Amino acid sequence: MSAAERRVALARAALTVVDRDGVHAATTRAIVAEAQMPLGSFHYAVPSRDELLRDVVELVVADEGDAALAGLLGEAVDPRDAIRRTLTAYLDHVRAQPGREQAMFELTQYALRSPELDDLPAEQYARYHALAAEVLTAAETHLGIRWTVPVAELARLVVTITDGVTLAWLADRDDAAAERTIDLATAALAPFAASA
Amino acid sequence: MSAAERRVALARAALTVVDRDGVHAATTRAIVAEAQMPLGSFHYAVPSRDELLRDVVELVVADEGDAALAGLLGEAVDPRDAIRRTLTAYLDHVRAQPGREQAMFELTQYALRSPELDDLPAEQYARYHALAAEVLTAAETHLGIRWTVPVAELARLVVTITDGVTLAWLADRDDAAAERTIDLATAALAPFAASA
DNA sequence: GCGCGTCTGGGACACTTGTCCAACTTCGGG
DNA sequence: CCCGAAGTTGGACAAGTGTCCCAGACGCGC
Repeated sequence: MSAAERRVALARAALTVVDRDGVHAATTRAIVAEAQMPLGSFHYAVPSRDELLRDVVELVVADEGDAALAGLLGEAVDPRDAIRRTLTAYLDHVRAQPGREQAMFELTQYALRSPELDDLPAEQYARYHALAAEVLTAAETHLGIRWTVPVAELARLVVTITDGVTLAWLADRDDAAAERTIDLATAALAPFAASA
Repeated sequence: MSAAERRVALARAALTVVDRDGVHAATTRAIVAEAQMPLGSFHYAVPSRDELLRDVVELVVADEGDAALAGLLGEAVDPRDAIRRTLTAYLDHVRAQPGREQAMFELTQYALRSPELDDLPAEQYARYHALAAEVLTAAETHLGIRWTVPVAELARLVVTITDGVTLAWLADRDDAAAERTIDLATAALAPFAASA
């Protein structure tokens, strides 16, 4: 097994640990235990723990992107329906993997505090915003509408809402309240769609 | 100095440390150093570190409440203006004390991972939602309007938006983008206000 | 003055952490 | 066959952690 293979295996194991027990529990020993490797392998495959966490963040962002794009089901023709379905699909994703979603936030904030990783969050959110913009643009052609405000700005608002909904749900696990918030957000966003 | 006084002093010192260096840096030694106490005083004043963090969370929530209510300036008569002013006031608060705001998120997520504190976040967010509802209701009488959707639901959406805006700004520190998001959110929320 | 409960604080304990190292195995090309 | 590079691994280290303890100081009612 090459050093490069070990590195990606360790990153995956680290994500599993962070998902299950949080960032503060992702010690080198916990990670190698999850990957079923001896401790010595760690610093042979990766220079430092922070370096590995950088890989983990990129792993999370990639996964998040897949989930977001997968939620785009073209069943709805009504823009209102499309918005609600997409937001609900995201909420379902959060409820299915709460640890993963929390890990995302923990990693972002850990990175912000670490001098060697504090450039990551900006990149991470740029990726999210670009992703949301992509989905919104796809929705334009797909639904035969156009957004009456710049897609980039709307994308940021959408990410704002998904982040906020996720945070509140993680805190109180109130499914019904989260769904009502999504309904309300849908009603608030729908007016930005005009028929092309 | 009584044990109770020591405890609140330690909570304040802990918040200072979390604000400056993050939750993971808030060790017992760092906290007593900030409070200028000997290490032995710590476990005389408070049973455990987690117990103190519980105090810190309540401290943060209280501070947050003061900030939210302080932002409610009755200059605007237009509901649209009132919404934008309030959201902008919150953003200003975040920009003035970014560490404090990040500490809030870090504490919430730390609490979620800790078996002895995992009841805190629900309470914390219930307080936020109640606070937002309070502000919204005050706005009704103050502006002579009424909200066309239940205040409790609108309150949750408002907290969702402030949380989301804060997270994104902490990540990329893009002032202009955050303000555009607030403008857009204002446009999205304004239609929920009807003249009473 | 005295005794006792409250407070003080320095030191220690057991444990975990990230990182490193030196010895060991494996294996492909000359 | 052999040798050197790549891979492997158990153990060690220094630093840092939460928590505890005990000898002492203080202050106040009797």
